[in-house]
Amino acid sequence: MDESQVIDALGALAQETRLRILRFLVTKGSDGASAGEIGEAVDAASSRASFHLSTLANAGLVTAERKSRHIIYRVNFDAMGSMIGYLINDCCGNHQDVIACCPTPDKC
Amino acid sequence: MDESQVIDALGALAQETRLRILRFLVTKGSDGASAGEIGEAVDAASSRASFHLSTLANAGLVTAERKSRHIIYRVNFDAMGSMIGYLINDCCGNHQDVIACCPTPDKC
DNA sequence: CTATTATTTCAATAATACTTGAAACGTTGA
DNA sequence: TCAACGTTTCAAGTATTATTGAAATAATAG
Repeated sequence: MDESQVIDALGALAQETRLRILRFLVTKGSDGASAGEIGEAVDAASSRASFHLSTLANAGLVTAERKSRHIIYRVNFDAMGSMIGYLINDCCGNHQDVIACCPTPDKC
Repeated sequence: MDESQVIDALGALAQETRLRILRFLVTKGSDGASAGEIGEAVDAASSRASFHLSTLANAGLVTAERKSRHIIYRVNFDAMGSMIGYLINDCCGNHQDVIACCPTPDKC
């Protein structure tokens, strides 16, 4: 993941509705959720949800798959991991205070 | 670190000049660097560098300390760690594909 | 084929953010 | 105190992004 991809991904997450969408999709795991369900969950009109979902999809953070009338969105955990990995490795040079937060939910 | 703080931090990093500034400051470690040195390093006019530095400082990602005529900026590694920890823990629920990227520079 | 449901696209408006250069501020040395 | 230096603040113009509701597309059931 290069610099401009990371900027796209960070920008995609730096917005209340989209961060909520991502968190909601995380709870759905591999089942994913449709745009309508997502919009309801984050209290957004369908056109707004669609707009933000396409921003997230363009940044590679979610995937979209049509299932009959619905389009199922899922978190792309790989992309999230790549983005976070860039922050930890390339950006912060694996600084101790940064990696200390990794798999320890209590501190972070 | 709560949701709105994370959004501020993500938004602060989602910009080319500011991401470069942060990466430059990481290489400087605890020595830090002055606004002028930073502006030169990232090829930005001093007023632009100052503007972006205050955005980063407001988000808590850098600290500022006056040393005679200069103001020395440093990365706040703790804040970076908190932000990344939020992404890994609260946001991604410690999903395996995400934490896989943690301290392994080769993958991320 | 038509009606229905789910979703996206579009245009207009509003809000936010970036850049630039000039002016103002704070600190230090003479 | 004055002049010089480093830094920040400000205002104006430009660009990007968010929101809304309406219209358009896509898929399916009857």
